[in-house]
Amino acid sequence: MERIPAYLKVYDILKRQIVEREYGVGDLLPAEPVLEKKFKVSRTTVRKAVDMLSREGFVIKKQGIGTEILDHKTMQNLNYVTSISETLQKKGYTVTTKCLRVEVMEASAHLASDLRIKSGEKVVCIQRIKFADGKAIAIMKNFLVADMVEGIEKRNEDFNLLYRFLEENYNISIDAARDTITAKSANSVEAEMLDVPVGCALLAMRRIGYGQGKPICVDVLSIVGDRYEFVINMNGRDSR
Amino acid sequence: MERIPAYLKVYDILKRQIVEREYGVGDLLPAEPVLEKKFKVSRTTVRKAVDMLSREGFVIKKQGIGTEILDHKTMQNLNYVTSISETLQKKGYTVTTKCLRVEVMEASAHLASDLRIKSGEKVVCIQRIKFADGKAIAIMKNFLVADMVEGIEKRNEDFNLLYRFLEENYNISIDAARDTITAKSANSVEAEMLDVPVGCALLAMRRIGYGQGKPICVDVLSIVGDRYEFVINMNGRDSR
DNA sequence: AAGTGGTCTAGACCACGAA
DNA sequence: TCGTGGTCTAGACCACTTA
Repeated sequence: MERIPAYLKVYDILKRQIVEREYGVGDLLPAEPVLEKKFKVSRTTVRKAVDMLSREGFVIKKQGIGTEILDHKTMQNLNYVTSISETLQKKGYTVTTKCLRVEVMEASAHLASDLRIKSGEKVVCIQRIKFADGKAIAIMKNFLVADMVEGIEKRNEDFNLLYRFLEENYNISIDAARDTITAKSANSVEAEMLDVPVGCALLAMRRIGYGQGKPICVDVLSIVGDRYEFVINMNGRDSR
Repeated sequence: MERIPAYLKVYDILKRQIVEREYGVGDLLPAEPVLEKKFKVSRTTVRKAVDMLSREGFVIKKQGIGTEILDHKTMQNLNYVTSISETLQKKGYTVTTKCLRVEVMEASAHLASDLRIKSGEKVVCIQRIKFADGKAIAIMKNFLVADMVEGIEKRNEDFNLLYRFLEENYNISIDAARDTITAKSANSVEAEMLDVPVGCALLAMRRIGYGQGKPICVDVLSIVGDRYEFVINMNGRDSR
């Protein structure tokens, strides 16, 4: 028998009701005392469930008025860490990967600083090209601390979903990330690899991936501008 | 006398202690019962404060072990909604704005759909150029529903910080946003306005800003790639 | 077995908004 | 004034980790 906390049951039921439009946009959720009785739980439990919905943008709480249902279709998911491939897959593309090479090398100063290791320590570099429906989308280089992924360079894989591969094979999970995104023009090497003209506008992304507060990987991507776009959802205005 | 909730006091004190390194990275925060006595509050209050720290990436809670301090320098702020200008200011640049024009126009189909109004309804378009330390950084167009900002076109302002202007003058606050970012090459008009060569790589951003779950504005930006970069912080891996 | 965080209760009083 | 969400308490039991 699976043990499911009461607040999660309440959360799931309310969320389903909102998603399936059993409450209309702009309507008020039943008041907290009503939900207490309906679900036979305490106020604390109701509030925890509603707080979760609120943080995820399904409802907004208004003191003195009630809890209003928002239009979840426009304000879906917050910013969870996902890879480009996962994003493309969710959009319905067929994503394939060609792994060009996997090699062990010494970390440059910049890389070492981001990974918080010493300059010159061993890192594994995985270089790949990502395709969506057969068209080249991005050149990817992933740098991992060699100690954490021992033997990965001997695997003969395409690493189609690298994050999932790391979770399943090395019990490493990336639960936070910092992306830095800018634009640049394609040089001749990139142009050839991505099958675009030289000078074509590319998105250049550098991601530092963290697991439990420690840097795990650095990803460097060059993405074809007119074949991909980042969608970023933000919640809350910096108040402090 | 300002009324400050107990959980916020606890949160502020713990956060300051972590930021000022009174606890070292990797150390454990005092256990919940200890904090209860120290701050003379109930466990619920302690937990609310620690939960906030946890959501913001300052600590990680480990059942059976304790609450570990993370390195906040690497995982600073989450994704709060901020404008380009605010970001540049925080980096120490002197940000100036030249307002080219403010005009009332009819919404295109795409714009109307994003703002959830009818195609052809009146919108206000504010077009500006943003400079950092005197160098052109971005061309910005902001579209607002005309009804919400009556008379804004008659103001003779540069709207240096538009979001703050809206908060102070129209009591409109943008508390959530969806950004779509891609790359493109500068056309001749953009090149001249931004003082870059034609074909130069630009970041193209389209933002829909929301207040209380309803779309408030659409911002369209063209940003010089090598003069600006987006930094995006993400927390949590999409589990559902 | 002891200590940690995770869940939950029943009840209290406060602050805000509408009638 | 009344109903709403906001804050807070004291105490209980559970689940996980370490020793």
